[in-house]
Amino acid sequence: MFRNVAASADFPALETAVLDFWRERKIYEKSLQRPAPEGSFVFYEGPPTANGMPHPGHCLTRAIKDVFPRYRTMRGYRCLRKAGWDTHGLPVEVEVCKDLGIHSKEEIEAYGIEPFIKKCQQSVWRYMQQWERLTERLGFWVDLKDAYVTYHKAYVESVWWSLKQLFDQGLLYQGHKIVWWWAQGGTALSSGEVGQGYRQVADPSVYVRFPVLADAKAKKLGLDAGTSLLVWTTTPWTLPSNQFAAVHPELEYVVVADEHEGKAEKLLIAVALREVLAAKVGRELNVVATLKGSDLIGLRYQPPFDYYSAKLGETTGKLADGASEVVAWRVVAADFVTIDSGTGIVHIAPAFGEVDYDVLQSEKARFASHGPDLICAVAPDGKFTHEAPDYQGRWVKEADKDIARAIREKGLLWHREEYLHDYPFCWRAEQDPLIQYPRKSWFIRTSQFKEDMLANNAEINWLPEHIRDGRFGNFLATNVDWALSRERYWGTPLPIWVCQQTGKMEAVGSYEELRKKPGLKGTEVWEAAKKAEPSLPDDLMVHKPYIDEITYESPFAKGAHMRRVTEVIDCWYDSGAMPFAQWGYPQKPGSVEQFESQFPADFISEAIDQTRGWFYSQLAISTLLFGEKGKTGEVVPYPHPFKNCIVLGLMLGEDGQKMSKSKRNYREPTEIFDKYGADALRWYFYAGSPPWTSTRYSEQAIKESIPEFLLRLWNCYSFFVIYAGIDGFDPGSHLIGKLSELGPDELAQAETYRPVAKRSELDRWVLSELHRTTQIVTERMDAYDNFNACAQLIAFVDALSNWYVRRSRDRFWSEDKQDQNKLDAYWTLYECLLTTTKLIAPFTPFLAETMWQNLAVAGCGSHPDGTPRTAESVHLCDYPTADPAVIDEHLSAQMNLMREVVSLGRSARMGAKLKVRQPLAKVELCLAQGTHQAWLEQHAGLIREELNVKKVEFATRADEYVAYTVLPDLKKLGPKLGKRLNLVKQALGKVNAASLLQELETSKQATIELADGPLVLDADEVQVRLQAKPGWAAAHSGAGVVVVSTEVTPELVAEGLARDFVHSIQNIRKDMSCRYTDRIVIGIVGEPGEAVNALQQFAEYISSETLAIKVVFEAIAGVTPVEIPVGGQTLQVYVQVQKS
RNA sequence: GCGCGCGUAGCUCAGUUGGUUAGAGCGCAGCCCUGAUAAGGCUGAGGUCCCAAGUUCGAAUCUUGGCGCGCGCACCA
Repeated sequence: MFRNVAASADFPALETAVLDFWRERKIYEKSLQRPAPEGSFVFYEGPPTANGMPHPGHCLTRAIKDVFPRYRTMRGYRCLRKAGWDTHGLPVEVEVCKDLGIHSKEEIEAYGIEPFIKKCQQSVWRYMQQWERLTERLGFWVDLKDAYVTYHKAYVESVWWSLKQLFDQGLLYQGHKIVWWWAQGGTALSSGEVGQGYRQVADPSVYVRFPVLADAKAKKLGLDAGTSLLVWTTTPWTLPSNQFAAVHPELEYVVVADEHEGKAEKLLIAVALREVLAAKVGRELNVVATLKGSDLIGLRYQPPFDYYSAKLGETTGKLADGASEVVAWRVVAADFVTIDSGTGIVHIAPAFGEVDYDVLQSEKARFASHGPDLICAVAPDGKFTHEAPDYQGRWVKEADKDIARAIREKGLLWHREEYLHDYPFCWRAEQDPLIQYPRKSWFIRTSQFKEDMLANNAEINWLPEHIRDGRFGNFLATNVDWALSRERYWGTPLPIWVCQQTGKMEAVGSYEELRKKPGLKGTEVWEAAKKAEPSLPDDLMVHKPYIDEITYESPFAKGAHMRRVTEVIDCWYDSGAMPFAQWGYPQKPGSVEQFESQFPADFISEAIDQTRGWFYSQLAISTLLFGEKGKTGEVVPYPHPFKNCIVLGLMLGEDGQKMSKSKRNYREPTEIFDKYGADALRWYFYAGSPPWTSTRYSEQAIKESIPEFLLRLWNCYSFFVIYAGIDGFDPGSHLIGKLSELGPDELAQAETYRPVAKRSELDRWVLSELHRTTQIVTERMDAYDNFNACAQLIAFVDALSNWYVRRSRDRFWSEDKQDQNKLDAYWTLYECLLTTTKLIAPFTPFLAETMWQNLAVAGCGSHPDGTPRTAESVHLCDYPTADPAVIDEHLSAQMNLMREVVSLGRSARMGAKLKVRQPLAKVELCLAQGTHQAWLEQHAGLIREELNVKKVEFATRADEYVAYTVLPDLKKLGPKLGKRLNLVKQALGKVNAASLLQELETSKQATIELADGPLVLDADEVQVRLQAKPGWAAAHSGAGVVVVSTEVTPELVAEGLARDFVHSIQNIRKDMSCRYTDRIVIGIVGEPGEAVNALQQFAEYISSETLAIKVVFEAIAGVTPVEIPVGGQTLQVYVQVQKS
């Protein structure tokens, strides 16, 4: 027997009970052990970092990650769900620094790397509990106990293995990179961190003369000795390190004459900026000569400081074509030069700008030998070196003023002003400006694999599709080599050891490999630490500082030692290596098999911010490492490492702004769970909008997902259980055979279960809808389209609740408990609920489980040993499959038409202000299409009931109140007629529609006269629109016109009064808190007249509607009467409850 | 500056071979039901589909150009 169902569902309470049930019965574990005839469905968990609190955006990600594995599992796939945690990186170090109250690398080193690393390792798990609790509470099934962790030894070694592959193939190299550098902290900052620290500041901005050298080139251009290039900079401190001046080859430049203080000089600037510059100094700058940017290339100049040029000014190198060229201080071409600001000539200090550095690189490339070297007068601490002796030891930003003064003294300062611009500061030490600075860095040669990555990307099924050629494709197309190394502490150590003598290097692929090296030293540092503190996690042995201590004999030079480079790697590499590193591939026993069976992933999902993050790191690593050929040579066809990827939109806070803790513009997930439940939140995510649209998080919308879907389904379920209890409908006692998932085949064992074809039309209809829903939901879910799957489920539950259950109520209420018609209704509704429970299981797993536990487990009882006769959890069931034989599109269309006609009828009544309680004589239907008229005629009873009318009539020729319009079927005629379509529209507007219709009906064709000749129209090339003529109580839609008769006879009025009275009695019953089985006696006292007559006439009707044993027309002793207005009269009404 | 996305009812959002009257939920107004009942249902009002031009017989939908918002990248010499 079913358990009683609480009238009002407390979803959060039900959910916690389900969680206990899942935990105790190990339902998730069992779901993984189900037979998997369809094979594996591979899912990769993009590792979140447990170093921050989870917020609603993470709930969306985790909800989407959950629904597809659950769905596929029910569809017969085995889907392992290994959790993972991203644990390395600067954010962790920052957290620890905050706790320690320190900032810089110096301070970290003073504190000690060893204790610092230990603190990092502990800090990683700061919010782990909240993450695990959230994950479980949301119902995200994932193997938390078997999670991969990026700092674990096996993981690190797997990353090492992959880096060794790259190194051995020459894909890992050392180079320079211009980074945003926090000089005081001695650290490069990631772009995200830099982005956080922009502030508007005023910097000194100087216009500096670079005097042109009067050589042959200058002469050829007609430039006098007194001519200068005019350059502009907002960072005067970079001038001592100047190496080139850049012009745009396509721009036009001019030599202008500038006369002031009695002197005349000539300046070279871009023509477009002449007036702007003239305005700055308030002088005329007259054009003396015009030159093209490309003409200027090679022109030499005197840099403002001679720290380098004094020695190297005349140094030349050999070009690839055999000619020779001075290494620096000449004009070069660069496309990035603009005329937005400045002078059109750009001062190039390759050490302090990325584009500047690129200029140097391309200059270097021109030389066969002895090209320009990088000039850099600044040390990593941001202070000038001895190479700029005037400023040695001074912080660059502070030296700006003195440098400007020096330039003025040298007579090179043309103009000086303050320049307001955004400049990045360190986000942790706000007073520290960042500088661009060259650092040695390790790179992965990804750009060499651009085409491969694009080819791989082309095969990925991105949802939404535009990611492939849009954001992600564009990103790949502009690929630059991956700057892998970080000069930090808490990260995967770069496994490269350098010969201290020769500088030659080799990569090490595992700790074991390292241990086998000859002359190994330094392992004792770890061993001692472990001995001193036995609880130290072994994972730390592969981390700084222990790993740095390990040296071995160099294979490159006798007696020399190999020592590790100091860097750790970008933690994005860690997560991108996850497809193989999660298994500890290839060192860990069993990992080879695991990796091979779980590669590539069928499905991953993260938010769009992972485009350049995890999506890229995975694709890049996989493409470089495995290409299209596997390691063993067999082909790993693209795409890999993932085939389908749902890219989630960003979730915004309630105010439409980015979610932020400080703004408090969102409700904490835990609050949502406690108030509305996880299913409500999940449903809101799945059904609210397609996952890739960025949406506002809305508590209101989460709340609304309850009545819209969850509660509506709950009401159907509760209705069923209530009446099954009353009628003793007990499937368990009818189903004597073997049971498991209670599909139609199992239900059919019951004697009272009739084949669908034998049941009533309403039953057949709802089962048809059920199977159609099943079909659409599986089709949509196979295509990773949860949104439209949910839309279909909403539509079905609406139909079930508002049409099937409502239209079937009298069958459930009928007295005869063994009435086959009634039993059909029970079996039908039972099947609908069981199937729906399975259909919703991946989406709202808690509600599904609650319903299953009652409908199936409790409903069918247990074996003698106490185990349930049915599957013990809905999540151990197969997903329903649609039976095409049950789907009846025709019936579906008919029922839709019926519902529409009824809706029109109600609309018509409303227009005439005739409430539904007042019976009316008749409605007339005039349908636009005759297809289903016969069927509707058969179901006139239902229409009568719904609309409370006595008679339904079908009018075929109703010119009296229907206006006909014949419209062309644009879809059919458009392509055929083109421009003539307008003529058809005109002609049809003028023609007599009724007679045209007549003609079409009889001969299936009609000829109309167009302005340019006759046209023959087929009957199916036009559509008829019906419109109610004014003056009638009518409503119309595409289906046709419904007219209600407004004439109310005395009998109809009397019946209406009786119904009004019933309505009042029902309210009294409710006020008296009657149970719905309570019987009553009604006493009516009133002046004789219309009202009393009506009630006497309909006494029997009143009794049956109000569960009255009898209706008497006298007072009932001991009962306080209630006054009820009926018609124009007030009656004294006595209601007495007969306790049963 | 470049790229990507978005712009539809008061609010949150749907809307694909371009097709006749653009939808849903909430909110609002009116009503119904009272044997699912601290629920449920019906009906209605509410729209320059951001603007402009173009393609087309026909544009919310396709193209181009604006405007606004979001995100990413670059730049800020």
